[in-house]
Amino acid sequence: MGRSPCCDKAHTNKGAWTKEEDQRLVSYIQAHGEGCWRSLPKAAGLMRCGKSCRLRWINYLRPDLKRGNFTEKEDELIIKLHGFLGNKWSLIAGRLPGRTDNEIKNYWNTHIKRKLLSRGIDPHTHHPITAATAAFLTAPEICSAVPETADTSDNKCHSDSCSGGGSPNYVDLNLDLSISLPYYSSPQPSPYSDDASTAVAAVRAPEICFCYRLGFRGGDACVCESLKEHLVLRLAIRN
DNA sequence: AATCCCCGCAACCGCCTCCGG
DNA sequence: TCCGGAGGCGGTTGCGGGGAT
Repeated sequence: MGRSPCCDKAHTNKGAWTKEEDQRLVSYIQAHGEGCWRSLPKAAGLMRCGKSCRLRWINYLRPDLKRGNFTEKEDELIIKLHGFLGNKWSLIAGRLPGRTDNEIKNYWNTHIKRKLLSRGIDPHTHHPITAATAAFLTAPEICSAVPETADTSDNKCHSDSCSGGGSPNYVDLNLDLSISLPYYSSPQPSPYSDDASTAVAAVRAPEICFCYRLGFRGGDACVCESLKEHLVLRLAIRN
């Protein structure tokens, strides 16, 4: 037993959309608005999956889409927002009018990553690439195999599939997952100044105390008030 | 002129979250 | 409170166009 498919795959078109399909979708949405995507294809006379219709509309047919190259200003805003939000493309797209999450994701992967690397910045962490990081990133293979024996004392990989043949197992990498409040030893200039600050400010209200989300009650152990200036402590939810 | 290769983008897939019954 | 349906999201794939050889 499993999840029921979102559509009958045997009777749906796949691949590139034709002009006629686009026209059908546009005229249907203009007449009826965005509604139930699952029933839309049938109602619009399209042999498409509802998800496919939604994607086509959002990423390509929507009238408010901005077409054309990204501006330098948009580039910088994306970089700043990515540093703050990570791969939350839909949130980033929400701050760039006329741009879609898919478009930004593609643009990130094809242009901005390269741009940051050329600046010597790690596109994942947004920190300068150190020699060690560079060596790590450029390593031809990184062994991800789980050691077959419990003996990890020598910090070597014993997997046959590992071509490293006992190469160092990157023992310096701490892969423990933890959640903690960000901490600055001294006030720092916000990296989200200028455009990004206005963008972030725009998504600030209503604010949610992160301590509360972690289970504290009534402000117990909550330090948000005293650290109000630290933007990253307070997460905001878009409406 | 033909072929190959790389890059960019549109679209798909599968998982997650939300919401209503 | 649980469950299932629907929408949403991020990662990945594959095709087409354009440049290089």
